[in-house]
Amino acid sequence: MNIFDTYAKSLNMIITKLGEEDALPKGLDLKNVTIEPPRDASHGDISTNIAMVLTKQARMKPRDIADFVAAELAKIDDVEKVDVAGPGFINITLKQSVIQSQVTDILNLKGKYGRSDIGGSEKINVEYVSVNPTGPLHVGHCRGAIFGDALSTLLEYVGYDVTREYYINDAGGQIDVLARSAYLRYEEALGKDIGKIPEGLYPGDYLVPVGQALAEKYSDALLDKPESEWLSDVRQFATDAMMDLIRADLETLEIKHDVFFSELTLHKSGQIDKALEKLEHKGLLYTGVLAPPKGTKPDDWEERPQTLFKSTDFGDDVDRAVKKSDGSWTYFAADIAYHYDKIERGFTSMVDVWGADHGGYVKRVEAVIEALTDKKNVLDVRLCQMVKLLRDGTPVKMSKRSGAFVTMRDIVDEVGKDVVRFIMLTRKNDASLDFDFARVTEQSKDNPVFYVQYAHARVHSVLRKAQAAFPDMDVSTAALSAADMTVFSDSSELSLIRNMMNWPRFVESAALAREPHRIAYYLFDLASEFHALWNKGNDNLDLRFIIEDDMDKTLSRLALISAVSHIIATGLNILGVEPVTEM
RNA sequence: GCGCCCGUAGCUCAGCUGGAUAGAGCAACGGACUUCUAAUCCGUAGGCCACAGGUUCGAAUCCUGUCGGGCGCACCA
Repeated sequence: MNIFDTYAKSLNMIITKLGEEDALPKGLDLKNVTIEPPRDASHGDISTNIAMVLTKQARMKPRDIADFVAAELAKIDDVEKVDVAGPGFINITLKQSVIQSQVTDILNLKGKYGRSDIGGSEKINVEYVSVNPTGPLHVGHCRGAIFGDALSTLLEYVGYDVTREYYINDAGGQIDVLARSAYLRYEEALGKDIGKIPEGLYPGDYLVPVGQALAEKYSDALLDKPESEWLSDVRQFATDAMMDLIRADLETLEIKHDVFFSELTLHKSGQIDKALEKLEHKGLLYTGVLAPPKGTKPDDWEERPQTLFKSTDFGDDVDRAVKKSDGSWTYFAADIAYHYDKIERGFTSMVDVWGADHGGYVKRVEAVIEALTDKKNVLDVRLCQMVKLLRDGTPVKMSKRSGAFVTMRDIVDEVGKDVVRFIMLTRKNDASLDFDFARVTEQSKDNPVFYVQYAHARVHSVLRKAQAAFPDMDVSTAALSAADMTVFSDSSELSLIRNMMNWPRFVESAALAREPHRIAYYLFDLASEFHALWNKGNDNLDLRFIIEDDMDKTLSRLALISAVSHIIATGLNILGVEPVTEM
């Protein structure tokens, strides 16, 4: 429980009490009340808008409400003083000892400081990556992969029961193309001259070993046979090989999924029929003809009757086809079954992480979810914008056709897992992101990964130095948390502690908003305050962490900066970045 | 033509789901190194939050419209 929640409870009790005393009306709705740190620290430690929010309900002036509430707040032990300011803000200043004692709390909780149970163990499914198994992962996939992974960890941290899932698109036409491409490499492995890879097949070298493996497994048994005899086997073989490749790629970023869900199984098991029956039952399927899209009419447009899902009932622009003209299922039909399956598995909340180029697909899937859950909106689709790769400011040219694209592995090999992960999380997911090789490997403040890592390493450097200076000093967590915290009186120290008091709120809001980048920003800010305090020690020797002739004070300072390092480590762990202790 | 996302300092972006005087970094200028790693810090300067209305005690944030940019727009996946 963080301190702001504590005061939320206190406010609740105060309002009830004032209601009983007839100072305020009874049964006031506190829904829009906020309890947060004021933007300007000179206004105190905790600020609430309660008086302004209640003014209409209570039919009283904000100032009058504020005076009543402030008088009650002032009775709380931890409160130093209460002010009413501006249009009716109530500002609480806590006793300095309360601020100081936060350090003890943080040290006692260590990595658990900031953890919460707002998720209430709700079963949530986070689906991410879900790349077609036709080749290695490239840069574009990177961002969604890292976003989904960090978001999952973040949600776990605040008490959700998270399942990380990958949907394998192993049923479509692109898998036939993959199989044919692999078969060509198979022929090549058996000594046949295959010449140039024909247009429309995958040209990448990564299929060469697949061809060789096929040759090993089947010898020449598939050679010179009609496609119908080998296609199914080669499809399976190549898909498995590609998934191994993709899993290995993900491994380099330390991304692991709990479930790999095959689209093909949906077709085979009859799940699609089952899901669509459900929609049929609700009267949401019909046979109809779609109008051509306005503005950009395709040249080969032809009218044809199709089985359609009435997604317009749920806010979509047009109804969507679930069957192709040849009678087979569309990709969308399988996706309906897939999301139905998630619901059946008991997920009451789901997140799909997609590339922004799939934005046009969002409404129809949301429509499906609403149709299947009676309009409960339990699906949240998060779109990740493009990543622009740069080298010293100039864009890296990529061409899919020639196969000259930068893979995820290339990037990880060049700059390292931690850098890739952190940088990908330094932007909001729906804003595009520049990834400049030169900048992200720089060892300077320009590079946020380095800056945050350095703060963490610096703390550990001091701990090492301190132990050298005081060989008998006990720097265990127990000893640190028992240190005298009343020595913190400088504005920089107190401001640092106040900043740390905000950590639980940040974690919570980042999780609720599903925006892991907020963690990265918080860490940068905390690191910045820490570096500032460090430098204050250059001018004022008394503010140094290690005070040579004063072991007790040194211990207190070590306690303070250890608290900082715990939070940085916790935050980096959520982002999947290793907190280093030495650089 | 329609839908979604975006427009904040010269540049790259935050802004805690409606709060008080809008914040960082880079670039510019001026300062701090016999150091607990200056791999850092401090200060100065820089703004009609694209534009116009609306909602209310209060708007960068919510609603409508306009302008500008990105993505997408029948059976592909």
